[in-house]
Amino acid sequence: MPNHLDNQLCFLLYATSKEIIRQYTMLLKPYDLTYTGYIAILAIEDDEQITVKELGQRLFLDSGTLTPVLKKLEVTGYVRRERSKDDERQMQIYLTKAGIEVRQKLPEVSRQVMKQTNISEQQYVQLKNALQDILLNDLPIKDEKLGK
Amino acid sequence: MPNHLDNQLCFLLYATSKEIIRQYTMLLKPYDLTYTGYIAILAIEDDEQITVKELGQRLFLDSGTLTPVLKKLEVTGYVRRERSKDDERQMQIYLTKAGIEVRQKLPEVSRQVMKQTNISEQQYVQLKNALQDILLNDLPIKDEKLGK
DNA sequence: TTAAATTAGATTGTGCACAATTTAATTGTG
DNA sequence: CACAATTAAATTGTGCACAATCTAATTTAA
Repeated sequence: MPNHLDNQLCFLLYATSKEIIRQYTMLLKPYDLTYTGYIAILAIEDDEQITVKELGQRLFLDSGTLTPVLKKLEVTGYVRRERSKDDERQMQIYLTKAGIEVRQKLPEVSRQVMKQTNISEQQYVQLKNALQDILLNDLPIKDEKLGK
Repeated sequence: MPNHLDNQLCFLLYATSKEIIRQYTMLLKPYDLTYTGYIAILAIEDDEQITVKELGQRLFLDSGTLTPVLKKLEVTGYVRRERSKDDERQMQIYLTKAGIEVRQKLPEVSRQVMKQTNISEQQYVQLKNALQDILLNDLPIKDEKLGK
C-alpha cells in the first residue's frame, strides 16, 4: 500500500468495509436484496412495527437513505409501509410473510461471507470490541444503542 | 443495537467507516476536498507520475470512480492529467504545486480525527492488523500491496 | 502484417449516503 | 384557542462505488 495510507486506520476501515459489502451484495442478489435492504430487514423483528426514525437510529441512516430503500423493499414484497394512525407524520414499517421468510435465510449469507474472511474467533472479538469503542467515542449520544 | 446486527462484524465495519469518513469530510471541506480526493492526493507522491490504473490499485477503486474524482481535482488545481506519450491509452496523473502544498497539511486532519476517536495505541495496532488480515484473505491477489 | 484479443480509461446506469430543504402533522405556550 | 416551534418523512442535490459497456490504443499470433 502507498506510503501515506498504509498507516491510516480510516483507509483500512473504508477498504475492508467496501470489500466485505461487495461480497454480501453478490450473495444477496438471488434474494433481490442490496446490502442496505439486508440490514434493514435484519433490523426489523418478525412481529414488530417500527417507524422510519427508529429504524434509522438502529442503522445509523436517515430518511433520505431509508425512504427509497424501504419503498423498494415494499415493491419487492418484503415489507409494508403504513401511515401511523396515532401520528400521521410517522410511517410504520413491518415485515410481510415473504420478509419473515427471507430473513430466516439471511444468517447463511453472513456465515458464508465470514467463512471467506477466515479470521480467528479471537480476532473477531477484538475487532468487534475495537470498532464498538470507536463508535462509542464518535457517537457519544448513541451509547445505549451499543449495549455498553 | 438490534438483535441480529450487534454480532455482525460487517455492520460495525460499515457504520464505523461511514462515521469516520463523515468526520474527515467535514474537516476536509476548507481544502475543497472530499474523502476520495483526499486519499487520491495522499496516494500520489510529490514527484510521481502515476496512471489511473495504478492509482486505482493503490486505492481499491476503478476508473468509474476515479475519473470524475481526478477531473474535479484537476479543476480545483491539485493535480494535472496528461495522456501518456508512450501509451495513449494511459492517463498520467501528477500533483501540482498546490497539490503538494495541500498534501503537507493533510496529516493534521488525520491527527484531529484520530484524536476524536480516542483509541489506545494498542487497539490501533490490533485493529490495523486485523483489518489487514481480512483484506489479505478477501483480496488474495493483492497480497503484495499490503506489504506482507 | 493485419485481424483478433487485450488493455486503459471513459461513460452509463443503479444504488446508496448525507446535507439541506420542504411539507404536513403535532406539540407547546401565551 | 391560536400560533409559533418542533418533529417525521419525503424530496432534492452532490458525490461516490461499482458493474457493465464502449472506444481507442496496443499487443499477440496466425
